[in-house]
This record gives sequence, structure tokens and C-alpha cells, in this order.
Amino acid sequence: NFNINNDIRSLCRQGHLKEALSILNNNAHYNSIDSSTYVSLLQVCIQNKSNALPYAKLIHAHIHLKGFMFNKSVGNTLVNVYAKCGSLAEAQKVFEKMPYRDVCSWSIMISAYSTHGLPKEALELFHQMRKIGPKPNHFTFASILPVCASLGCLEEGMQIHEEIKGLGFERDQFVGNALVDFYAKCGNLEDACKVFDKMPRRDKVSWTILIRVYFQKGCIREALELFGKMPQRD
RNA sequence: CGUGCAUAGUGG
Repeated sequence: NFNINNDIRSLCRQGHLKEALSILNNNAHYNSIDSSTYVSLLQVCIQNKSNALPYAKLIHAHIHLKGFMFNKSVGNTLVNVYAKCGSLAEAQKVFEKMPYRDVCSWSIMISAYSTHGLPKEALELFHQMRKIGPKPNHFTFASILPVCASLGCLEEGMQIHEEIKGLGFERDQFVGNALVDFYAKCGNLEDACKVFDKMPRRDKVSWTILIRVYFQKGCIREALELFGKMPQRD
């Protein structure tokens, strides 16, 4: 039983979804599959997101049957799988029916709306989270900032920035990049640079964001100059 | 009962 889980997980690690699933379907150890194994199976679906939706549904059925929806990791991963495999409707359904929605669940769903080109819905959900959900964290903020940018919500984004500062999330790489991009997309190049300059670490994404804005504005000189300062440019 | 493993975020 230890081994059946390890076997499935190792097949998952190698990306062999069908082999892993055949164990899940045929085996007498059916009752011994644990929550972490279900998560691994779902992860492989995400890796093969272009054609894994039917497999995700199959795994979902198992999970439902075994009562593993009560496991947070499993539930959250399931929402993510549906979103990533292209079924926003299913993701939504699972999200709404989950026994517990933690900050991770909310963040996944917000990001799902955003990814599917529904920023208004993403922002609405964020507002609902404010009212009835857990406190947003750095993951949530990194997901909501692009939403504010795409909706042109400069004011709200700036308020969120203040909140981020207060919580010390400005140092998070993803949040920092999202902030630079937010200001850049809102046409506030000054604040974009301010955040960029304050960053404790700048990665490829940070540089790309800023260089791109300069190009888009037609400031070729500045763009090239920045590019020249970039540490690891390839 | 204990242990190990397993879930979300930024630009193009």
C-alpha cells in the first residue's frame, strides 16, 4: 500500500499519466490511494493541459467517491486543474461546492478568471473575498494586480500597493514584478521605475517588463540603455 | 498517535 502510492507518484513524476491511471482503475489497492497521490495525478493533467480534461474528470470522480474533496490540497488542485485544462465552468463549480475555501482556493479562482480573460469577474471575486473570505496574501496580490491593470483601475491598484507595503509583500519577486507591470500598463512610468529601483532582486521578468514599456512608448534609447544594464541578457 | 510526501501567484 505504501508502494502503490509511491508507484503512482513516480509514474506521475515521469509524466506517464495513462499508466498511472490504469493502476488507479484496475487495482485492488483502489482503497489505499492517498490524497497526495491524487494531487500528483492532477498535476500531470496540468502538465498535459491541452488534452487532459477527460482524465481530470475521471480523477475527480474517484476523489468525489472517496471523500477526498475534504482535503484542502486536493480540492484546490482540482479547481486549478479545471481552470488550466480549459473548463472554467467546472473550476467554478468545484470552488463553490468546496467544504473549505482557504486563501489558496480564492487565489486560484481569481487567477482562473483572469487567465480566461474575465478580469471583471476576477475583481468581483476579489471584492467578495474581502467581505467574506480570508485575508489576501502575496499570491492573491500577484494575481489581482494584472487584473487592475487590464481594467485600468489605477486607484484601486494603488490602494492595494499601499496594503502590500504594509504587509511587507513588496519584496516578493512576483508581487514586485506585478507592481512594475501594473504601473507600466497604467502609463505611470515614474512609479513603475520607483518600484523597479527599490526591488531587492530583479529577475528576467522585471527587466523585460520595463524594457518593453520603453519600446512601446517609442523610447528606443532608454530601452536599449536598460537592456545594456541587464545582468544576464541572452 | 507520530512521520514522510502532495495544492495557488508576475511580463512577453
